[in-house]
Amino acid sequence: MNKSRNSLKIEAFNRYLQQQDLKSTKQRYYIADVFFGVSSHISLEELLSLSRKRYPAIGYATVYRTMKLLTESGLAAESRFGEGQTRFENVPEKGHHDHIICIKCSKILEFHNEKIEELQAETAKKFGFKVVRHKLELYGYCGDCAPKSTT
Amino acid sequence: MNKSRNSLKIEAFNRYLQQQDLKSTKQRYYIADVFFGVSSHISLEELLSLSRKRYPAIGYATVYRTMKLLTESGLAAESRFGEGQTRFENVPEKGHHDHIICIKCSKILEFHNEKIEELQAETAKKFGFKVVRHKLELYGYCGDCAPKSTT
DNA sequence: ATGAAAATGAAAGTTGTTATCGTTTACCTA
DNA sequence: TAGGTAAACGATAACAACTTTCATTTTCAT
Repeated sequence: MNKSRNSLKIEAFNRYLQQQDLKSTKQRYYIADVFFGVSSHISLEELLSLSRKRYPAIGYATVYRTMKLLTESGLAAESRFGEGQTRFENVPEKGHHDHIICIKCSKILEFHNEKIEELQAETAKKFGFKVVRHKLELYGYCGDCAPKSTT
Repeated sequence: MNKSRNSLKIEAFNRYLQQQDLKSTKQRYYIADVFFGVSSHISLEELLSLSRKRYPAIGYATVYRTMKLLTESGLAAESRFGEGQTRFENVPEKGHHDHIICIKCSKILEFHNEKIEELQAETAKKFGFKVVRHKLELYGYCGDCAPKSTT
């Protein structure tokens, strides 16, 4: 019962491909399946190497293009923390969330705070802005990495 | 009375250079002066071309290195909105602020909301995190660019 | 003024992303 | 089920932004 966990998302992806008159290929299937199977925030390189375990001939460009499709379909979301490469995460059905990142061990947690969202919208309104999306990232030390976890 | 506006920051920069046993050069002076003189969110390319108006021989690498120093000294801050290049902004004496960006015309406004900051710290605490910095960016449409500013 | 250490500018090297191109594959139609 | 065509593939070239290298120039404490 390993496959069934992602099957709903895979189906959604296939539906998207059909809608857009795109083709279902083995590569797309394996990449999507790998992606849906990992917990979070994976880079293209990582995705490529995991996908190749299932289908060795996959090329970087295909992973790149497939992730673009997944992002367009709304099933994946890009995130760029600090520097380096773009990472991708599953878009949770539950809705939007923000990130809290440990600057020591790079642990990434997700959270959602409705009150903050409200204040954001409110603040934007003051400037005559209509917010369509936002990015909130908290950087700091997690419990394990705190500089002084004094008694 | 044009120069005096930046002189405090220039002095702070020179102080930083001394502290670090680094040298004061014409290039560093002109780049810093140009940077402190612009309102906000300038890219390296822009900074290079402005600096060259005052000192034509300046090279890209020097601007790059000088901005790195200014960032390390705490007088400048990097910001990466959406894609493309890193931009730099003056670090305001008033303290931290966040950004609200128009996705149509790229206008960038700054704001600060104490309540949001508090909620962030509070949220982080729940996860055992100690926040040292954060990034909050609101993307949307400004008053001028709103899709439908209906009556 | 002098010389050691640091800074500079030009250009090469990196890194991560995107486009190109000839070959292969999916999938509609008969 | 075979055939044709548009789409997708993989390899690799091209790009863009950033960073480093290196020979030469400059700063600054004698």
